[in-house]
Amino acid sequence: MSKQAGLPVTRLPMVGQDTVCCVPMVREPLGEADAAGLSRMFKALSDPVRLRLLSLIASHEGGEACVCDLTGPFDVSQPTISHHLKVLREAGLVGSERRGTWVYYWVLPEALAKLSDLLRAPAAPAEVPA
Amino acid sequence: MSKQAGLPVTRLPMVGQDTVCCVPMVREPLGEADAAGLSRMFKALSDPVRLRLLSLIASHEGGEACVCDLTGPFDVSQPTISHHLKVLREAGLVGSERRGTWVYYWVLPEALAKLSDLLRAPAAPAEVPA
DNA sequence: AGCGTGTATCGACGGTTGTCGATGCAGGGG
DNA sequence: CCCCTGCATCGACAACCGTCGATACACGCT
Repeated sequence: MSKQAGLPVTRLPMVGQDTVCCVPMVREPLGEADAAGLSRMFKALSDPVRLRLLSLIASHEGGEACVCDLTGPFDVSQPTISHHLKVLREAGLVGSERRGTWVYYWVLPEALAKLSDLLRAPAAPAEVPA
Repeated sequence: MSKQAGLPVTRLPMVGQDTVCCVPMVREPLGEADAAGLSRMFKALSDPVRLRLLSLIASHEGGEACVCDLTGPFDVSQPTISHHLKVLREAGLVGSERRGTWVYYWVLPEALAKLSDLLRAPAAPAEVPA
């Protein structure tokens, strides 16, 4: 327990937000450092509750939602929701801010776009090796 | 165990390959079932070794690579590589086939495209709530 | 100041995951 | 036929993760 100053709020260290940008991973091999950073973001997406949380936040009116809007639709406890939100925040996928009594979360579109571009595939299997 | 018939080869059960297709998760909330299936795919991407494996396979000449090409670049043992390839295969991200002595792996572009589309964000933060 | 509500943190517990060495199986070559 | 190589599986172990109840903290209100 080292940090307890209310809330880290908004900008966090993020992971590898600037290590790799838009090069699809299907074109050239990922470096170890890039893979480490990216895997942390994908790990944040590897839980069904977090996936639904993210989608719920993003599709919420105004592009943001307070925690009170997010605890309802799930069967898990409020501390668990809070934990998942923290994971999403530390992965650089969402931002957060306290406004009065409530804490609001929103999606960071750059992060999603980065992952989306990375996974972008030639779609058409027009390779046909030999 | 239960299955040991050489190799499952090529088509596996996959996860939720057909549950959701192209709707970005930022537009409407994900259902529980969709989230469960998708989280399994993201979980397969949540390890740096698997991420590099996938990228190595995809960017390999001809779009495929044999395991012998994949064990070299990593510090982990061959059984571990084999384990990671199995995870990728069961997540529906890669296909595999035995050809003589060697086993080849290739990326399934539809799977990557599906995830890429899902993560596709409006990019422009033109929301500005209230 | 005191209280009530909203949210984060703590500590614990069980299940899952990544890793290894040892072993098993498949196929090609002497 | 036997061995050698390539790859998968097994069993074990430590580390990590999701979850909970209890508790602490931050604010607004009265």
